[in-house]
Amino acid sequence: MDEKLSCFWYLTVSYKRHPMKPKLTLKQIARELDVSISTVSKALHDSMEISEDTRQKIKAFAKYYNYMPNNIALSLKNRKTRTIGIVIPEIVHHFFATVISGAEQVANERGYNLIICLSNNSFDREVVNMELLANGSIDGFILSVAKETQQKGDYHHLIEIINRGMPVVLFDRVVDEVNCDKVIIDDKKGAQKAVSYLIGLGCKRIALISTVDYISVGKLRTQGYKDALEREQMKVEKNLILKIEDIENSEREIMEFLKKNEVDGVFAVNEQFAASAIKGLAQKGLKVPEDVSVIAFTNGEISKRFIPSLTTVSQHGAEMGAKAANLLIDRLEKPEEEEEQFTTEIIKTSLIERESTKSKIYISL
Amino acid sequence: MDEKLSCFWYLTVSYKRHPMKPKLTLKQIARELDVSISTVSKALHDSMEISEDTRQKIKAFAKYYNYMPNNIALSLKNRKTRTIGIVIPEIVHHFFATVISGAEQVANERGYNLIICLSNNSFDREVVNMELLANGSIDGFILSVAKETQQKGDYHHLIEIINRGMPVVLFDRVVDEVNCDKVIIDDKKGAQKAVSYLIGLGCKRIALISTVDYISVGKLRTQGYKDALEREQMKVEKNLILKIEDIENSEREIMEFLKKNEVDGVFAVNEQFAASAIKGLAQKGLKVPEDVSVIAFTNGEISKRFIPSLTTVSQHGAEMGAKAANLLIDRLEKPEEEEEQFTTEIIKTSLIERESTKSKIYISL
DNA sequence: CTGGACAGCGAAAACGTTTTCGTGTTGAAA
DNA sequence: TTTCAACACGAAAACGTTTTCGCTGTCCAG
Repeated sequence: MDEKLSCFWYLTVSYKRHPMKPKLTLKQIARELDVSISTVSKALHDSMEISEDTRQKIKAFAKYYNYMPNNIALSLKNRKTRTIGIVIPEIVHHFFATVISGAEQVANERGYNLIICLSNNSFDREVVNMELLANGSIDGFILSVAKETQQKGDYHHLIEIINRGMPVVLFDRVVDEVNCDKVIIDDKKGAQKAVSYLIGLGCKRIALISTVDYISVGKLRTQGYKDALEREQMKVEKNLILKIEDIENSEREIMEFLKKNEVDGVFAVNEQFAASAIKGLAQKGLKVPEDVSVIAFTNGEISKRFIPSLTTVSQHGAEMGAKAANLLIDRLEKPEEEEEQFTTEIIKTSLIERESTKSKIYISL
Repeated sequence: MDEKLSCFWYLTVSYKRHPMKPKLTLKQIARELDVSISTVSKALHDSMEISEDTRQKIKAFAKYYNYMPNNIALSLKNRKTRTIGIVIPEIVHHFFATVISGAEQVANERGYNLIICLSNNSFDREVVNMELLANGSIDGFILSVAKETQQKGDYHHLIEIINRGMPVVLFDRVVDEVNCDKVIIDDKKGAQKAVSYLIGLGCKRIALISTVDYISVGKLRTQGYKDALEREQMKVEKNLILKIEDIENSEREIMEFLKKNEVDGVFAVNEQFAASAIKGLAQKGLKVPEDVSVIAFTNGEISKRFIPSLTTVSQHGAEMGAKAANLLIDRLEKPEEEEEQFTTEIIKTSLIERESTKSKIYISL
């Protein structure tokens, strides 16, 4: 491919057959058309410097051979990659998948690519992966911190990267210690709404099935649960609150929990817990929603298809992803100016009423 | 940042405060230490050309300021990005999420990154996104073709890209017209196993709830269903087969279908359909598994949590993703030699027995 | 002394772009 | 005829690496 290509067909052939990829480059076009590289570049950018003739010739050639500029070279030159890194704890997870989906759509529309990294909830992998990406591969991060990271409370890697000048947008599992743009849902208020709704239905003994407290969202939802109860002058009973560490064994824990406690309402921080709760209740001979009303966070696949379908607090993950992407790209494209002012966007939750909740208050006719 | 940095602390400060990212580069180290760029590069690579003294000095400096080479520059030089592009129809989808998860793990272990693109089942987006990535951003593709693409039967973009020398691995929704490595599950055999299992339980009238035929996997699973019946000399009844186009309205379709037909077994090509089927059966007063046994493809979140939990054909998505990534990376790192021999790996399905199936054959004591 | 071996380092090309700053050739105005 | 702008184009630097090659000096064997 280094000899001068004597005519069109030669290029076509070698272009198609060669096992290696002799991607068409400016240099090759230049050599072929007996002009300089600069001329080719300018012509393809419709520069007025180049005569109409030459421009047409070059553009025709480029089009014919489907020339496309090399992204890596562009990235090096512009010192931007038009790629954003998204780091999440797991991907086999309805909520995170929707977030990615939303972020990808926005990124795509605005001409960016998404490179994903899974931290698998491990601190080390989060650190290593970010360090790797931060070295030129991407222009900015969208991130939800790993469980282990929240547990450790060590956010040096984030702060480091931000200090180096790389924009970061945190979402969902955010941390106060880090100063950057954030997108969250109002977990507290969402939980509050849900529990208030249960109270409104006439529930007197509402169980909370949550995760351990070092997960920020678990903590916040727990707070919302308590707030709702207190607002109605209802007591928060410790034994009506179950905190689950290991999601794998959650079913058994939930079953035992329900065996020991009488409840007429359940608020679960995710679909899985809600499903297990309903199963547990069924074993006790309790029906949902007739005997017990159940609400779950996360409006996922289970909620829609379960029997009964689940009333849920929808987190609008796609919206979060979209918002996060927009925030990041806005900052990337902002012309490097005034004091950075960080914003925290709150995505509203909405209560989606389905079959798992039913009023206990019978209005006499 | 362009003046010579007079001492260490100066660099630290400007390094931390500057809004732009003055990433430490070989050139800066060279200037600072009064050596040439080549010397720095060699020293950091522990080249024997450089004296022990200079090497130590340079390495100390680099370590102190946390020098890391710029990935983009490396990519340009090596003409490899160590990044692989994965294109899937959707991500809010349990199976695809597991595939990504498996691929990411392997990629990570072998030092590669994953850049994701969603085709949203659209032909155009598939083409455009691939075209974009193919221009230097990635070293190879992992892809499951969009629904619309399969419907159209137009695979020029794939063939083009492969001809240009970029390795592609297709998974799940593969196409015969394209010559490359592939990873599939044996949809036909998986379906066959499931239906045979139903037959073994004593089911006489087994319904199939599938997707339209242009989706390769739908077609194959339908084939497996028929094969299983024929093998047992059972008739394939057209009206026991439901093909669903629009997954959004699937529930209604399934309900009506079940109203019209008497069945004692259901084989659904995904969890959602199975769940809807059970709902429909319940409305007819039929219980699962007592009256009807149900098996679904896709061993997802719904199957595990549903009541009754679903007997499923597990597709081992993570394994597929891992295999695909390994195939791709193997090819990328193979030293450019002999005739390319493409392989098609088959990931075995396994039948996971849960509560939605039960034998109808009562063994007399 | 001379010659070569060798150690230690730097210059420069290359990867594929974009962009600035020439430079040579016109045609027309002075 | 000179001068000057406009026009059309090319050379070269830059982005940050790696790597080949060449250069200098030192030391030792002949």
